[in-house]
Amino acid sequence: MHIYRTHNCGELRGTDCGKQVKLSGWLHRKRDLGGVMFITLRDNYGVTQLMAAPGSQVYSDFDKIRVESVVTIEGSVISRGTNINREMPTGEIEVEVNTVTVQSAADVLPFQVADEDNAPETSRLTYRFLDLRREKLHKNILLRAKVIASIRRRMTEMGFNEFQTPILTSSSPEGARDYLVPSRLYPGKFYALPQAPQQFKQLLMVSGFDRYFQIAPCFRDEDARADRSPGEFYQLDVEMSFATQEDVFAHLETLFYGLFTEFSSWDVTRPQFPRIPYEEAMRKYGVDKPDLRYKLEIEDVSDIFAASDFNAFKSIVEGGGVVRALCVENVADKSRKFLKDLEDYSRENGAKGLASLIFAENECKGSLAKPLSEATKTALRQKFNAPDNSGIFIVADSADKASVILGKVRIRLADELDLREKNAYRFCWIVDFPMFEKDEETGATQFSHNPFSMPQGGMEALMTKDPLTIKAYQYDIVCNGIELSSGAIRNHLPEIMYKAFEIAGYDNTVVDEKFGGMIKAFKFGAPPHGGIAPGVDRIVMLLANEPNIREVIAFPMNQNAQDLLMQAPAAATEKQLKELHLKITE
RNA sequence: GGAUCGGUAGUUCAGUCGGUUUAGAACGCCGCCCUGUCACGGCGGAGGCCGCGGGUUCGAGUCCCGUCCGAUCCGCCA
Repeated sequence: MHIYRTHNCGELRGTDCGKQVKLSGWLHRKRDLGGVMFITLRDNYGVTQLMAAPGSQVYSDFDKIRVESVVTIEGSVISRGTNINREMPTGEIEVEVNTVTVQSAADVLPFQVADEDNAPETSRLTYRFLDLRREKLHKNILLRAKVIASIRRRMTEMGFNEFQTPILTSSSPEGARDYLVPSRLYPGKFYALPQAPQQFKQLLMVSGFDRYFQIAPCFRDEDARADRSPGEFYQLDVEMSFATQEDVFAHLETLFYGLFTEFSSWDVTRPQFPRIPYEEAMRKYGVDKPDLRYKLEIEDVSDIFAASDFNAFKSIVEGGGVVRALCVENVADKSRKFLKDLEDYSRENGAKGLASLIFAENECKGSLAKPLSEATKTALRQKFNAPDNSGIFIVADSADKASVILGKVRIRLADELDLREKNAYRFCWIVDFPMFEKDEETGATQFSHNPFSMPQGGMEALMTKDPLTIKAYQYDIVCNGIELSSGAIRNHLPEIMYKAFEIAGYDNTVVDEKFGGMIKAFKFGAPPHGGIAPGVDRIVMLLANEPNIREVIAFPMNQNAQDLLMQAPAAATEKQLKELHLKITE
């Protein structure tokens, strides 16, 4: 007999009755009834009930063993008779224990493992190995493993090859703050951890590998959010040669539809996913990552107010501003506080105010009920085809601000009124991002996304058009209001690259310096190529239906980028510092 | 860097308008009882610098100021 186990803890069934078995695992719970004791034993595979018979040696043995200790037991499988537990896969049987051996005793726990109570996050991170034993987190991490295995299989089946790229590399010129690693051999010089393997994957395309993917670690020294782990995260990094934007979309839609239907019973957007131009997304939803589980689209009502005698808004339209609005149902019975909170929220987000018009059954309420003429109210109501008890919320401002503010109101209304479609993953592509934008402070033209994207219209567009009107082959994929990734068809032509940088205010030497490796490669025959890099952590978050990214990462850092279990970051020794030619100041 | 919310037993929380003796409950821990439990049940016990520092007050867990810690958001994230 194996020294630890003949079966795992999720395995035994009624048909195993009579067998002598050995099990190993964690002591999950004890139920001591005085004469007889029931113990549940847990491992990765499940839970099995053990029974210590009245007056037996093992009864007093178990009495002394604390929960979460690791034990090996030997005993015989017996039927539970009339006491079958239908909730447990192993519920038909129990193991009558003959001997129990403690492999490792557990101290008193800082929080309960068997109870999924909400232990404080700090303790959960400090004792992450205990938290990972708990059912929910354990399942999430196993889900992550399965999702990644499925991604690898699906990508390989679609003809992609998996590559590894360097972790110690050079600092990338734009984007997030880098993590630097001091060089021992070269005093004063540093490696940087990659923010993404962007240039390497493009170089692999130039090397003729045609289709690349990698579950790639990415390192960015930026502050955390609920859906953004500080320090490091994983991307499904993808790149394709001789591919158009539509080719990238088709492959990713196949992947995402397959992946999400494999791991969830929720309804998933069928390919093709909707494609929404950036400008339209900003106008209709006020964000570039719309949650399509609810409609609530923002409409422009400038013309209605231009034709009205309501001077406050009329003058804004005449001054070049806009009036925009959204219409939401079933708000007539909401309290005054509801409206006030919504207006305060708008002001916090930069609005001068949030006007409202509410169509209760017999009367019109809201801040615009009195000042507006009947004709204007009717026009607004017709615009939205607004039913009884619905309300229209209105912002008058510049075109940029009005929709953005209403976009926030839109999300808040969805939260408060529970408007989101249940059990659904709603995907879309956001396309046609602008190539350049104006810096709010300096007025200078700068890249709005990344400098690697191909401008739509190519060189001709760069030479002839107003840079601020040029769009890029740059796209995002969004699911349920979460941005999973940006991607682009890349600029593989050095002369267009130089020109694009010139427009953004950099001369050729800057390009040669910053992107030396890549620009050199592009001068020796580069295929047109493009790709994308969806966040693996966020994909698992969506599939596990978790609101926080730490729930799908085995060993996450806290919000302040500390690893409470491993005590990182930590001080370096004098010897280490000396070897690295570093001196700590202050 | 900024904003909001929070910090009371190992853990989750309650603690009223600032005033009733010794700051409570549940889970956990320790002890006793209990022969069919499924989060077993019952009885008893230990466990608290009410995050820390200052202030207001006859009196502060409660109010004020500062500070530290945590979560969430803004900035930041090519």
